[in-house]
Parts: sequence; C-alpha cells; structure tokens
Amino acid sequence: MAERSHSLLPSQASASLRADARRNRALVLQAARSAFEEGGLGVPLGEIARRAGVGTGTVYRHFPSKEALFRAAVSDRIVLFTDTARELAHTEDAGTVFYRYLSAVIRLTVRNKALCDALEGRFEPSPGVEEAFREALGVLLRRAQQADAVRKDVTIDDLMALLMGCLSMEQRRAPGVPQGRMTALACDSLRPGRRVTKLPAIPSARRNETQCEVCGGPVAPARTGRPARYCGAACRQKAHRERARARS
Amino acid sequence: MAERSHSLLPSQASASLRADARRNRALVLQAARSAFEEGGLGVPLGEIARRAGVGTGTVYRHFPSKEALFRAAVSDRIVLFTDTARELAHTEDAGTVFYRYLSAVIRLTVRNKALCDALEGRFEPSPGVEEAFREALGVLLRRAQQADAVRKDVTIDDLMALLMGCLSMEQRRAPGVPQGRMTALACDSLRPGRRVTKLPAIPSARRNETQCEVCGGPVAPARTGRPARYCGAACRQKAHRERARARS
DNA sequence: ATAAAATCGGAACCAGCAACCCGTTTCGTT
DNA sequence: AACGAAACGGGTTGCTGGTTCCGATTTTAT
Repeated sequence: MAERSHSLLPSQASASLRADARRNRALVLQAARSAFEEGGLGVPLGEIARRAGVGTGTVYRHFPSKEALFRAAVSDRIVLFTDTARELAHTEDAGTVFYRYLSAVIRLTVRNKALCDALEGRFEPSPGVEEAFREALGVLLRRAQQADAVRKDVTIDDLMALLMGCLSMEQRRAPGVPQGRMTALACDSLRPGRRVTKLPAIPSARRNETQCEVCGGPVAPARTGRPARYCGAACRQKAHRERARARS
Repeated sequence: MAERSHSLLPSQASASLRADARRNRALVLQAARSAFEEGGLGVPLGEIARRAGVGTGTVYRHFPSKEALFRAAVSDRIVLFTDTARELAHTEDAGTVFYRYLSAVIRLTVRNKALCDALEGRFEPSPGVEEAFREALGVLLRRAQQADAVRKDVTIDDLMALLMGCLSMEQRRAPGVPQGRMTALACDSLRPGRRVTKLPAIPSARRNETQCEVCGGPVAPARTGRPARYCGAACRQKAHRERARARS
C-alpha cells in the first residue's frame, strides 16, 4: 500500500506534496473550516468535498477520517485561544483581563458551531489541545482570584462548565437580545461580594486538596512543612519558566 | 385505509381500544419514557419496541411518528412543571419559592435526557406546552422581583436562557463536583446587590416596553393615563381568574 | 363456535452518510 | 515527448435507523 503521510502540519506536508495535491489539500481544509463553522460536526463529508470542488476520495487521501479533518480544521482556533491566554498571563490588571478574555472567547465561539462542538466535548479533540487551553485559562483564573476580581471558591472545573453554559445561553438567547447579555449575567456570578448562597462543596477526596498552580489538578499532600504548590515536576518547571519569561 | 385514531389523550383512546391494544399502548409509552430518559431523542425506535416487547409496527399503530411518541412521552413532565409553578404562584415568600423551584426543575431535568432535548428546543414540543411553562415561570419570576429577591433587569427570556445554561453546566460538570453546584453559582447572578457589570440592554423596539404581567410578552403603549398591564384580553382575564382563585 | 375486524410482529424498504476502491487523469522527471 | 508514479473522482459498499407493508394472530360480536 502506498505510504500516506496524513500529516497535520501544513508546512511539513506541503514540502513533499505534488503541486495539485498541495492546492487541493488547502482547498479541502478551507472548505472544511467554513462548512464546519456553519454546521458543526454534523455536515456531511460530501458537502465539504462539493464546496472544495473535489471528490470525496480526495478528501480521504489527505485526512484519514472525518474526525481527523474536523480536528485539523478546528484545532488551530483553540491553539490561538491558548496562546492568547498565555500572553495575557503576564499583563497587569488581572481582573479586567480575565473578564475580557472570557467574553472574547465566548463571543468568538458562539457563532462557530465547530468550536462549540469541540469545546462542549462532542468529539475527541487533538490530544493536549484542550488540556492546554484549560491550563492557560486556569492561570488567568488564579491571577484574577489573587487580584480579588473573582470569588475564591470557584475552580477551573467550575469555570469550564460556566463557559459551556454561556455558549449554550448565548446560542439560544431570544431574538432581539444582544450578544453578550447572557455572558455578562453569568460573569456577575463570578465576582466576589455579598453571597446569599454558599456553593455546594466538592466532597471527600477532593476537599482540602490544594490545586496545582499551573494545571489546576490535584496536588499530593505536602510531606515537608511547606505546602506543595504543583502537581508534579513538569508543572513546577513550567511555572519557573513562566516566571523567568515574565521577568524578562 | 383503516381509520387510525393516533389520539394523544389516553383517557379518550383507552375507552374505545381493544384490550390488547390498550395494554400495548401503555407498554410502549412506558418503554419510551424510560428509554428517552436515558438516551434522549437519539435512541432508536427499535430499541423502544424491544423494551416494550412489541414489534416496531405496533409502535407505529399507536403513534404516527417517532416525534409524536417523544412528545407523548415527555410532555406530561413539562405539564407537571407548569402546574407546580402555577400552584407556587400563590404562596408566601416569593423569593425562596422562586429559587427552590428553579433548582428543582434543573435537578429533575438534568438526569433526564429527554427533558433536556425538549427544553433545549431540539425538537418541536406539543404546541402550547412549552409556552405554558414559560408563562408560569414568568409569574414566579415577577413575584420574586417584586419581593426584591431577584434583580429587576432580568427578563423571562434571560431566565429561560439561564435555565438552559444551567442544564448544560450541570450535565458537563467535572467528576466529583456535586449536583447543584453550578446551579447555585448561576443563581447568584440573579440576586440583587452591588453590580459591577451592567447588563447589555435590549435595544430599540423592545426597550421601554413593559412586559405583560401574565405572559411576559410586549404590552402595547397605554392610551389612557394608567399604564397597561397585560398584552391582551386573554391575559387580563387569566390574571383576574388567578386572583379570584387566590382569594378562595 | 365462528367469522369479521382489529391488532400484532418483524421483514422489507428507503434514505443518508462514512469509508473504500479502482479506472482515469495529471504531474514531474528523464 | 514519453513514462511511471501520484493524485483524482465518484460509484460502490456497508451500516444505521425511520417508516411501511402484509401475512399471522388475537379479540370481540354474533
């Protein structure tokens, strides 16, 4: 059987591809992006091929499955979100940055059914892409909490759930209601201040457990007097690198 | 062609049905309820027939389509919600009642995929059923606002969207997070108090427009000195009836 | 008991769609 | 220009799931 590369890295792939193949690959990816944006994971593959002006066989030459195509079409957006969050982690005014970032992510995602399907977990995204986003968002959250702009009892899990809730709300808001109204409403629940309801606590194993400052995951109980701050060596090193970068 | 009744009214249907037909109808409906509850609108019809111990043809004898079956299986739950809301509209302590009702609806709906599909509008419910629910919920909302338990700038549209957002959030909450945590978080955004963000206003045609006290719909500008309170004669009469019922 | 009518069951039908295959076309090289 | 390899396209296959059809069966009325 002929060797198929199926590489997701465009630069690498385009180097060794025949001219027409390179062109068609770009056409397919472009068509997939716009089609998935409008119709989500549900658009038939034939529709994408039609839009790209190629046969379905050509699509399968470049991407081993519909899911792989979807991943390729959508993951760069999430990576962009992640990169933006990482940059914003070194700015002043953590509170403002946090809320602005959250609103922007929601605004950009709502009108993109593909992103909705991805963030709402309706398919398995490229390994690591979603985790990286979650991690970067967690950093923004923790900084905003330290700046007293977000209530302290909210976890990154809560925030991810709230994000999906906002997507759901904005998607189904009544006609005439402005974009962002539901997000603003939900964001109010994140702000610190007089609380009437106490958040139902996270029970048992997860109670009293500190969260890793980088990834938000569970931190093993400290063996020394000083409490541990990271879930492992990888996150500790990452935090050190980020601090070094912030200083420069 | 033989006359098929396809009636959705059980009492009426059961009167004229043959004994085995009546029994099978109940079996199908029961199986549909539990199957849809677990798998939402997505469960295949054959699965329901299998659970009921009948053939697919029998299902189609009683319900003209899968959607009709879904409606029949799910609408009584929504009607129950509506009835409960109507009863609660005559109790003291509108604030507490409002939040408790909201939480209960969400709690009961989250574990019922069929209800989720219905409330999130993934299919066309029986005409009027959803409107009635919305209407009844609107009454509770307005009473809670008058009792200063809910911020005044929230509309029934906002609330319906928030409800769906809560469903989405509770469904996708991280493992270990207790049921209701996300709802509590979202409810905090409804409470009055110091606000940092101003809700994006609903523009143009709908601004400055009062809401009907019964259905929450738009009220025509008052022609007399006294402002109009209802969107039409139907809602005015309904309000009168409800007041009379409350007095008795 | 018997026959007509209603009902039952599930095989058959149909549509949509992902994935595959192979005869044909195009490209890059010699 | 000619040749071989790579790429193309769309017809084909397999599967899932909603809907229909009809011979077999059960119920009810006489």
